[in-house]
Amino acid sequence: VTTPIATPRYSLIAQRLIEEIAKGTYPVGSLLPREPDLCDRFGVARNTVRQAISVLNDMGLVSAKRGVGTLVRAKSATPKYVHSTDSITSLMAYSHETELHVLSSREVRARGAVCELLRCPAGQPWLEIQGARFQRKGGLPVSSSHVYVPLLFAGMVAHMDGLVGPTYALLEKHFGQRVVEVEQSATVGGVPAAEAQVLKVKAGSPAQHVVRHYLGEDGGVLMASTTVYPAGRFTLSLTLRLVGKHGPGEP
Amino acid sequence: VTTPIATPRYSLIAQRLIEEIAKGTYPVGSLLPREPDLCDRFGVARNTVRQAISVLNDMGLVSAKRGVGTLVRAKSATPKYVHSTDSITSLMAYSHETELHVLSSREVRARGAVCELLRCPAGQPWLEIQGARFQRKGGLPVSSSHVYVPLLFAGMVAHMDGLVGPTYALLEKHFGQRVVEVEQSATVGGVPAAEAQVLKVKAGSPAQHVVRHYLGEDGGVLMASTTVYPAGRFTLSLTLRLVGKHGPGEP
DNA sequence: CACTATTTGTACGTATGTATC
DNA sequence: AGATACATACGTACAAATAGT
Repeated sequence: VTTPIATPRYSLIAQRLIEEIAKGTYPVGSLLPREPDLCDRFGVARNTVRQAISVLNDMGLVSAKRGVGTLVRAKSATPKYVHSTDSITSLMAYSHETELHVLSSREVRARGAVCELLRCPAGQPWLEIQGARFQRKGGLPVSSSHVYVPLLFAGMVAHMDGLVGPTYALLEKHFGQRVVEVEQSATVGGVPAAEAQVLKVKAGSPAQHVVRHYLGEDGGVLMASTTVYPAGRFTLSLTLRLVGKHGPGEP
Repeated sequence: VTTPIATPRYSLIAQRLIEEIAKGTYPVGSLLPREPDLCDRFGVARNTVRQAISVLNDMGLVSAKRGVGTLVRAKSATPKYVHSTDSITSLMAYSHETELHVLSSREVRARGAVCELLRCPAGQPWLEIQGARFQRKGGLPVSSSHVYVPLLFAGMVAHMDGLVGPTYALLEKHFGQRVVEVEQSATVGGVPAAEAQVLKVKAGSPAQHVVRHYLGEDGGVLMASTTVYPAGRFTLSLTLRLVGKHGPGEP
């Protein structure tokens, strides 16, 4: 016996509240009516009202605080695009297929451009590691990088040579440092003379210059790197997906 | 009655279930015990068990289906990195600060490379729009693009000239087409002769080549574009943030 | 500072609806 | 048709955080 589709009451209430927030009935920064009041208004149990509010909460429209009330935080749901893979690895195409070779490492004191890169005061000591990534042993290198880590993590070097996979993972594995944010910016430029030999291209030939910052919980720079990818050996690819109702999917 | 414990019971239960799923007690693809059974096991009301399961559901570990059970979908929470801004605009630095000038548009039938770009069978008709983006009127162009849209959306052209902001937004605004996914890939190459004049650089000088696909709900290509950014006029930047506990934030 | 009122959070218990097998 | 299992909804009670008296 089929009954006409009935949308749940909490869903209807949620919808209604969303509209009213959008309309400005409950402006951003104000409080929603108390839960018991909403119960009275909609003629439902408190549980149901709470379920509705939970929907708004998940959308980021409101946030409730015990003893205070339910604060309206946004006028409408801001769509978010999500990087669909489960790690930052795929930021760099092939990064999981390439092997890192450490060429050299040395202690440096930040100054000038390095200072700016590492976002630290001049004179601070860091470990600079130069390396190259190869797709196959003996093949042409895909990239040449300079990686900077605080001296505290100098032990990383021991695990870096021959590494397959992203460098930042070592921070978590060996030092328990969680990378919470990654900033990446890419520009086009010529291959610097210093890298030309390693990459086996002519100095000045076109290349992708990528700078990455790996930030920790407190926003501090856990690691930074500058990488040069000669033309033709690398594609910077990315897929973003709009998050909405996450479909149940098919088992 | 309730005991004065620091962490809520549903949270403890959730934690426990997460561990057991990770440990393999409940393998991926199997069903969690029935809710009443979990109630018995943990000695709590069904409501509480449901709250715990809801936590796992939000993490994407399980998905419940009425009449069936609660399916285990993943062994552990896969960390997701989220593009922190609310629109794809910021994929292209400055894109909201630049103005689009339409240079020409014409109907084309896909073949060869275009066919591959648009992921359609040969012979299918599309509208090809050539344009350039300027940061300020009279200044040097930042980029030169070829945008492809299905003939159905040919009306877009009318709204494109002088457009400030992302092109894909027009699809939603005028045709109700929601862009659900964006793929972007960037490589380094020389400026094609055809674009050199528009961009006012020498043909063959280094440039960023960016290909973008804008996909709809059904995965179909709603729009595609190829863009050339001469060196020095553009930075491809991106910030990804690990999503975890979504902090309440300060009002 | 202690106390109290307010407001959301947690938890219990029960009943009924609805999709699936 | 019937059993199963999750979904929705009602009602109650107490805990905990907050803000003010």
